Amino acid sequence: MREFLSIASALGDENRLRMLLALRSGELCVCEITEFSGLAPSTVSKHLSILRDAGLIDGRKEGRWVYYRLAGSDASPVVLDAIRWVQNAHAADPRVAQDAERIVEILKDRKKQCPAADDIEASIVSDFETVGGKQR
Amino acid sequence: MREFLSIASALGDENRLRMLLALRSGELCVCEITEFSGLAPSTVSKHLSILRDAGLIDGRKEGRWVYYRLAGSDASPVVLDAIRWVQNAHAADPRVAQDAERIVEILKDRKKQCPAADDIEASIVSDFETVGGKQR
DNA sequence: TCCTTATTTCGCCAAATGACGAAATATACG
DNA sequence: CGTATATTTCGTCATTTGGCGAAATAAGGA
Repeated sequence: MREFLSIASALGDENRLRMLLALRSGELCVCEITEFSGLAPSTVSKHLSILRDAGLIDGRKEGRWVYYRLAGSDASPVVLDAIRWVQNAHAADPRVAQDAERIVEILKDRKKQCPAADDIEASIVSDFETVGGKQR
Repeated sequence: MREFLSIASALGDENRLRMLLALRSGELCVCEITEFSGLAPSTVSKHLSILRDAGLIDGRKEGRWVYYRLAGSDASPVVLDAIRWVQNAHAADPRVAQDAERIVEILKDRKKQCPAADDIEASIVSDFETVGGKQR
């Protein structure tokens, strides 16, 4: 029940939910999530911490940069079911579609701030437009 | 997104979650939920209101008594998915199993307080032990 | 009609939460 | 080593939330 409650609580905040959905496009750097959300860096850090503690996202550090991604298939069933629920619930949400477009723009400016690799960018944009296609 | 957030928020409180799970045994009267939860009647009422506004439960009034039950199959897909998630996540939770036993005790005292019908009682206990059986 | 009972609404309070800026920590570079 | 940068942690503040008791509302019975 503890796990469930922390997940549900984590999902109950709009900014956190939008960050989580933004990660569908693939791994994002904190600086990108910060730009996307428009919140203060400290606030973003705290939100990401909540998502991470709930098991919904994983982080990895590369130098000064921290990248976060959605929990993988090794996550608990409760987490995987939650992510599935989030995605299904927002399959046709115009706000989320709008957010998705904004992520594309932010990713175009990659390498201006964090050292994301070229192949990661190509992979992310490619995967993302596939998902986007399904939405439209 | 509004709908999703209200559901997730509703599910993020332990007392509300336990009330929701208690309704798996079938329709319950507010007086029974109040007894089960151990909270003040006004608090119970507020929690139930949140669950109802999120679409997770439906209520019906019969004289002085109000009965609540889990949302039915006419509920939105987001709600149905959420209820499925709740149930799957707690399939093997000892605390929830304990709660389930307590509900049985409370239902045995039915008719001491609210005018639930005999056939409803038989149906509820019967359904509930079936569910309980799957848990054990 | 008055009294009782069940539930909801309201008002208050303490705790929790989301937002921000400042400070701390970690990493990279000249 | 000093400076710059990215992120996290801490402290503060305003708002929200969960809990309670009192008041209000609705229904039933004598």
